[in-house]
Amino acid sequence: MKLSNSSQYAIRILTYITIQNESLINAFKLSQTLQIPYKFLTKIMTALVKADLVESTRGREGGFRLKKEASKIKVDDILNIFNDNMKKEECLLGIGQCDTHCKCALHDQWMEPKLLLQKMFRESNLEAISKKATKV
Amino acid sequence: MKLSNSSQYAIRILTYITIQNESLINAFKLSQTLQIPYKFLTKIMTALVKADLVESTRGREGGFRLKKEASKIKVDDILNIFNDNMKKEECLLGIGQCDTHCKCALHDQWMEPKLLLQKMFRESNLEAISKKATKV
DNA sequence: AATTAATACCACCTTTAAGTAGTAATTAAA
DNA sequence: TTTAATTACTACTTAAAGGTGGTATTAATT
Repeated sequence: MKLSNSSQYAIRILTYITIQNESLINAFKLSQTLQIPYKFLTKIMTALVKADLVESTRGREGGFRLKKEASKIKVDDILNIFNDNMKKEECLLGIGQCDTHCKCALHDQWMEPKLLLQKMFRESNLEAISKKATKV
Repeated sequence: MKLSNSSQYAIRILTYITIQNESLINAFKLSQTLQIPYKFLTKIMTALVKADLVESTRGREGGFRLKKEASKIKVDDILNIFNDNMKKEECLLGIGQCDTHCKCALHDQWMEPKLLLQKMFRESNLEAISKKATKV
């Protein structure tokens, strides 16, 4: 029951970029301050650029910035990139579809926390969460 | 955000054993009815036996049965075996300890679903959940 | 006593996530 | 125009999860 390293890193990266609010931040700086292996970080940045959450400037003095307003980027958008989000009807025990008519042993108990998690991921945006963080 | 295959399988296996309530069920039967690869299932059974949730009888006519009352086996006990449970202060974003004084960007939003999940895992027992299941 | 049907054990193979290495392409500054 | 600093791309390596194979051990049945 946890997020993948890629998702964790990506959320931290985007939070930090939001907080800094500089015109451009480069990969070396991000890697240093967030303590994420440089080469792995650049791989994640490429994914964020491809997903249109971030835009990059190449060459000397280049770097990264958000491509949309921070308030428009949801945590769910980030998780989607790494296939780490909560799928609608997916069964917690991995037995195909799970609904009121065909319930796995944990279906009932799972409903409430699952809905809260979905809500959390879909409604939390970068602007809001970056204000709350006291560490990145 | 999901359980490991081992945890999923283990919960299903134990639920099925609880529902059947036979004196002994063997690995072949479990593998067939639950559609779990035989060799992988036997590996999981060994873990369940070592964790004292299940006891085995070897030799011809042998098999498995619960070692305690179903009401005494919590979902959390099962997840613990496969290191798949929710650790107390573990940060959702993987930045060490997370508490009210040192908060990651998702700390506040994570508290409520996290508590519900912990409650669900700690309070759900095999007897209760096996009654609710309409599939295994 | 031999056979058969079961679990236990150990080592291996496969797939996916995580992380690393090197080089090409780009652009600002010297 | 050269150099330095940056992202982009491709391929590889490592670690962990998921899964398989073969044999030893056990115990009831024949």
